[in-house]
Parts: sequence; structure tokens; C-alpha cells
Amino acid sequence: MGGPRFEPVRTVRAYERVVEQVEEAIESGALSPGQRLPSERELMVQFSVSRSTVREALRVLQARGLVRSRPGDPNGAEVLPFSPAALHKSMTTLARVDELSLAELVQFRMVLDAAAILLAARLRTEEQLAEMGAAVEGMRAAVDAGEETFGAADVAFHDAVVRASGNKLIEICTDVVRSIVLKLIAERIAGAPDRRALMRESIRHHEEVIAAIRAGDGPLAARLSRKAMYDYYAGYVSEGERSALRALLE
Amino acid sequence: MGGPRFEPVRTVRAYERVVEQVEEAIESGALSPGQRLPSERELMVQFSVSRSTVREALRVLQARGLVRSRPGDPNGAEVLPFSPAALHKSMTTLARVDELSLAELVQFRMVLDAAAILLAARLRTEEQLAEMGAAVEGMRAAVDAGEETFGAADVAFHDAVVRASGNKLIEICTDVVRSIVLKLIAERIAGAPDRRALMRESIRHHEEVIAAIRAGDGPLAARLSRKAMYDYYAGYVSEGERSALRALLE
DNA sequence: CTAGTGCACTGGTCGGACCAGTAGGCTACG
DNA sequence: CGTAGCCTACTGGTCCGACCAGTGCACTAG
Repeated sequence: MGGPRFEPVRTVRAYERVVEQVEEAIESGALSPGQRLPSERELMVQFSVSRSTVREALRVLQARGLVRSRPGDPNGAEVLPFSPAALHKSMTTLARVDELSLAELVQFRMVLDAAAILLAARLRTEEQLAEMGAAVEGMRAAVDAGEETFGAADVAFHDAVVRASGNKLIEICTDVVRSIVLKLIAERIAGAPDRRALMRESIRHHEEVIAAIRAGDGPLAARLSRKAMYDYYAGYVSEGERSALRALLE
Repeated sequence: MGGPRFEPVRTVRAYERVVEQVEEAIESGALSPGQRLPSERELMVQFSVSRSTVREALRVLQARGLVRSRPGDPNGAEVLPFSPAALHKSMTTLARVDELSLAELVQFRMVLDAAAILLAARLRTEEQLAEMGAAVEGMRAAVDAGEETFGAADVAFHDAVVRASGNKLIEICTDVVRSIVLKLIAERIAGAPDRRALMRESIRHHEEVIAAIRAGDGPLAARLSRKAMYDYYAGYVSEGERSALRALLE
């Protein structure tokens, strides 16, 4: 006892070392978005590994959304600006594997949206307020234009809100979760009866939210938004799950 | 016009097809965690592709956290139970690339934690309440045991809360964001002066939160928790960012 | 019955080869 | 002289065959 404490040697694969180095270069800013990596054949020289190893590393980096390669491109792989695509992918997997229920996703949206609105009520500029108003105007014009157009206008509104919140993480997560929710209920919406009444009510809710944001009453705006989202999605979840959603309505 | 509308042909790589098929099998439940994929040599026969292609596909699946392979294993790659590791990775990248500031992360934690507490106040069982109490007891015992032990007890408390909230997405995101925040401020904490006073105050805050949860007063518990987190982290962010955090304190 | 040894697999890595693309320079035509 | 079109030198995508260091299991020798 008291001797040297040996640590288990973890064998690290060659392609992982390559991934680490490139990742480090990107995250440290030595490689910025738009720049090109050397060609695969050049990389295999620099790293002293075979092309297979280089390619496996590139596949990993690509799966993480850091680079993109295109056949025939005289330059090497392109370093991408960050995109929440990877985040989106893993969260989608989560939902697909049935680890997540629709109710949990909607609940999460209620939380994020309410938070964004609370922040937006404090931090919004006049321009952002105008954007929100324009989006609601778009919703009004889209009532008869079909589900898809209406949905796009609705997304525009919530986008304006989260941007006004000033929190990019909320923005990204909202975006990811929203698209998953929309995908999950897309077929149910398609088969639903005339939803124009629901749309008009949704517009009214949005207007109330804007008014509260304009007035700077964040808590009220957040409460209204939670209620609006609950009303909009309650029909898609079971009664047991609905009660969990209602827990957010205080 | 009016003729057939052709879509741009997107060339799909062989390894992507392999990824898709395996992914589909996992997400549909045809392959469940713990099961093994065929060996790479067997896969190249089944998919009619070369081993390089199979391996690139496996690298992608591995990067997404769906499978793991080990050299020498007589069986093929192992299908993994879902883990937020991939989610964690992409969110960490986000933070590293400096897309996210510490303040945004803390703000996000405030939002998630408050939401979890709001839900927990409604849905918690007596056992979960006891867990929270035990965790705070652990914090009290750890005041003199150093930052690390205290932090672990603190994590245990918040874990108990998010579990009681019944929302796995909140649970996962809390876990991911918390570890990133802790990592970001680890060095600053290490260099800080005696933090025992801060710890004792934190304990008092936690006790108040538990009391509010026990009383079923979700809004109060959430408000207390936001305040507690603000007090705990305010010292690590600039004044401008602090004001954004305060926007959540209503 | 057990301890030890092979063997038949596994994944990790390497090297070379070919193909289909792309971009940019070069040539030949107007 | 300008431009349309070809040519070439690359790129990434895929395939093949080979070798190595591990691992688990059956078989064997004690």
C-alpha cells in the first residue's frame, strides 16, 4: 500500500485522436466556419495514419455537425458554422425511442416559451414587438390558407419572441422541441375536422400575449402563453398526461 | 407548365443507407439495448457493401450514442440504451464554440429548475420528499468536507427534484446544462476564498424550497429556487448579464 | 475436475486501387 | 480578341485484401 497508484490504460483509437485534434482546432477558433480542412490524402500524411482512419474521423466530425464534405470538391472538407442539427438529431432519437412522450415535449415547450416570454417582456425592443405583431397579422391572413401556412406564421411569432428573450439556448431548444412536436402530431392534425375556430382562438391568445409583453407584464404574458399552448395541444394527449400539463397553469 | 415536378436528386452515400437501416431497426425496437449487431464482416455481406463502408456507418452510429464496439469482442457491436451523452456532447460544443455564455446557461438552469420544482410541488410523493430532505442533510454534513462533496450533495438534491417532476426531458437537460456550468466555473471556484458562508446560505435556501414543495406551494418554491440560484451564481457573471438573470426573479 | 493452451473469431489499421464527380486552365473555334 | 467547350488534375466515395492485437471458448493435458 502507498505505492504508486496506476490508472487503467484506456486504449485510444487512432481515429479518435484525429477527431480530438480537429475538434480542438475548431473549438479553439484555429479553424473557423467556412475554412477548409486539407484533403483526406493530405490529412493522412499530417496525422501519419491511413486514409481509412482519416475518413472514419471525418465521419464522426460530420455526425457532430462540425464539418461537411462533398465529392469532387477540389478543397477539403468545409468547417461548418454551428448548427443545432446534431442537437436536433439526438433529441429526435430520444423521442423516437419512446423515452419521451408527447406530453413531456409539450410541457417542455410550455416551460421554454413561458420563460422566453417572461424575458421578452423585459428586454424586447420596439422592432421585435413589431415583428411579433406582423407574425400575428400573418396568422390572421393564413386562417383560410391551410394548416401549413398558419403553422409557419405561428412559428414566426414564437421565433420573434425567443429572439427577443436574448437567450440562444432557449432559442435552440424551442426550435428543436417544436419541430419534434409538430412532426409527432402532423398526421393527427391532417385528419382533424375544420380547425379554423381553433386558429381564431389561437390568434386571440397571441394578441393578448403581445399586449402583455408591450405592457411589460411578463408574468401575465407567460401565464397567457401557457394557457394558450395548453388549449392548443390538450386534445392530443391523454387525460392523465393533461393533468401534468395543467400543473403548469398554476 | 403543369408537367411533372421533378425533385433534385440527392445522391445518398452507401454508408448513410446503412446508418438509416440500423437506426430504423433500433428506433422501431427491432433491436433493443443489450442486443448485438452482426460482426462487421457479416454486415458487409448483408448490406452488400465493403467493410470500409460498414465501418464508417458504425462510426456514425457510435457518434450518435446508439452502439458501441469493442475490439476482440466475439459478438458484434452492442446496441446501447439511450443515454444523453450525444446530447451532452453537442451542447458542450455549443458552449465551447462560445455560442453560449455562462449567463445564458445559468439562466437556462434557473428556468428548468423552477419548472421542475413547480411540477414537483404538485406531483411529489412522500418518498421523493424524503430524498430531498436527505440530500440537504448531506449538504449540511459536507460544508466542511470541501467543495466537491458539497457539490455532489447539491446535485443529489436537484436530481431528486427533477425526478419528482416526472419530465424526463427536463431531467436530461438539467443534467447536461448543470455539468457544463460546473465545468465552466470549476476553476473559479477552486480559487475562491472560503465559501462556507455561501454554502450555509445555500442550505437555508434549499430548506425553504423543500418546505414550500411540501406545502404544495409551487410558485413560491419556484421563486425561492430562482433566487437561490441567482445568489449562488451571480458572482460569476458580469453586471450586464446579471440584469438578464434578474429578469427571471420577477 | 481443473488449469492451461490453442484456435477461430472479433474490431482496428494499413495500403492500394478504381470510379464519378468538380474546378480551372487550355485550346480551338467564332 | 472573346468565348465555348474540352482536358486534366485533383477531390471524395467505395471496394479489396492484408495484417495485427485482442477476446472467448473449446479442447487438451495434467
